[in-house]
Amino acid sequence: MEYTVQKLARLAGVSTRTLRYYDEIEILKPARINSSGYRIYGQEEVDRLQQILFYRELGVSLDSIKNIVTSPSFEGAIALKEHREKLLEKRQQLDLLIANVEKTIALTEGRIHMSDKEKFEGFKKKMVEDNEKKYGKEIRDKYGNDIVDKSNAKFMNMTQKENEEVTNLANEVQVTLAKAFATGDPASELAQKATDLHKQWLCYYWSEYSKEAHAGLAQMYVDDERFTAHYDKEQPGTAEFLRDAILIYTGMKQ
Amino acid sequence: MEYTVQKLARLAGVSTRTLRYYDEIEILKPARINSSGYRIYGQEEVDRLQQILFYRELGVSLDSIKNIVTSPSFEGAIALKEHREKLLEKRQQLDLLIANVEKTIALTEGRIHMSDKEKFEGFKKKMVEDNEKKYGKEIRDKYGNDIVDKSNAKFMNMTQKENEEVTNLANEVQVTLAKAFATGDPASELAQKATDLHKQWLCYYWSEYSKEAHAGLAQMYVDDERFTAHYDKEQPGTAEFLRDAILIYTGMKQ
DNA sequence: GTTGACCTTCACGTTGCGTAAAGGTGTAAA
DNA sequence: TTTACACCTTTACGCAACGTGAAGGTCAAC
Repeated sequence: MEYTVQKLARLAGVSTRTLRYYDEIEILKPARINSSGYRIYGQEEVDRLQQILFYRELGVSLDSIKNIVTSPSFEGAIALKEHREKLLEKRQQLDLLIANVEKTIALTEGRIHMSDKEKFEGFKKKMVEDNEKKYGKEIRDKYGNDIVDKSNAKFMNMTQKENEEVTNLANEVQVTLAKAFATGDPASELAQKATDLHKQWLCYYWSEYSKEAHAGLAQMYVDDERFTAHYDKEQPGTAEFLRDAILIYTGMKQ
Repeated sequence: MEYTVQKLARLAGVSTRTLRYYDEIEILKPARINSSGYRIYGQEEVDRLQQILFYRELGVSLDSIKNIVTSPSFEGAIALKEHREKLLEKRQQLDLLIANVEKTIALTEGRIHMSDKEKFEGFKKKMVEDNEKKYGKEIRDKYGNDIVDKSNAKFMNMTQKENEEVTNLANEVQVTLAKAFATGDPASELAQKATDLHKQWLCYYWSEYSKEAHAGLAQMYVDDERFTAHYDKEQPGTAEFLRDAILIYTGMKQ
């Protein structure tokens, strides 16, 4: 049985372009060229194409396939094992990516609600969520679901006026914190004042304030690069400074 | 603070080419061009680049990033969710690929040992392995580990003479099977003779023959495309025909 | 004035084809 | 016999996200 490009292409389920390309890169040459310059493939080429497509499905590059199908089988095995390693690495990276994307979606989701409500800064809602995750159960156990839901509802339904107030307060925190940072001492009076303002600001979002939650948030400022970036925008190190100040403020650090 | 390409590139850990490319595709234009035609970036561009790199790390395409960083945040959220879907799909595919690659490695590994032993056809060892997997425990329970290990060892250490014998037998199977296939009846005398030859051939590899294992192998000939391809090479349908013949031979089908 | 480190704009290479464009071939119907 | 139509050929640009020169201008220091 002999095949022209299109016939072989249909048989194998690939495009004619693909076959010409495989000819070009010398991975699958036709058995012969007829008098009109047509490519003619035979049984051997069919088998070889099947092999090629098999490895292609495994995600092996054509260059590697070339080695596999032209070399003794043990070279093919080595190539395949290398390929497996690559795939496993790829999967690890992918898992990491997915985790990060999901984290970011949570964050962005918050940002949307906020832009509906006249653009708070983007990371606030995540704070509530994280707080809920970390201390939610404890607080719910202590005070019941009602009060906690009301607190979250409060956040979602802030009035315009409250929004202005909270924005001003946030600015005050920033300014005071910047000044305090210049002192270099998170235990300084200024730093503790900044921390107190931060607590007030927080209380706009949290119906229940707890030192533990406050301290937990502080640690998150340092752990999560997106929060860190926000606080370190003007002065690198500010996020860490704020954390230390909060730890002192909450008595978590002497 | 103002930056030239290289300064910004160093700050952000990317190449200058990347920055020029981002300029070209209008995803990050410099704040201004100085009198010598140099690109000058400002704080705003630094922030934007940070954002771009953040999404890039998530594996988002530059085209999508363009939408994300230039559109209101909710569009970014949609893009991110789509991206997450893509990633999840990718992971599924990847898992499938890995499984297949591993299957093939097992197969190829067999082929290596064989080419060391004067080239058996590649799929035989996999048979032993699969048989071991499916019936190994049963056989080991029945006859003890010793005899089974010896059986496998036998396969790995076939003599040259045995190899010739088995190759001839394999040819006989093929020829007889082809003739039998022409009759169209897997219960025909010829088909049953082919099956008997197949059993003899098998016994070169299996120290213990069982009807169940034989029938299991027959099903695998149909289920695994690589085996199917081997038997269907000359006449499509042969693998299935052989399976039916074996099922009848082993009494698994009346 | 001359290094040397910087900057600029082309422009080709990478992977695996898709998609024309421009033209020759083979066969069956009008 | 012409004509239509399906097939074949080569050539070549396009895709993503840059890497890697090449050829040439700029800037500060020695």
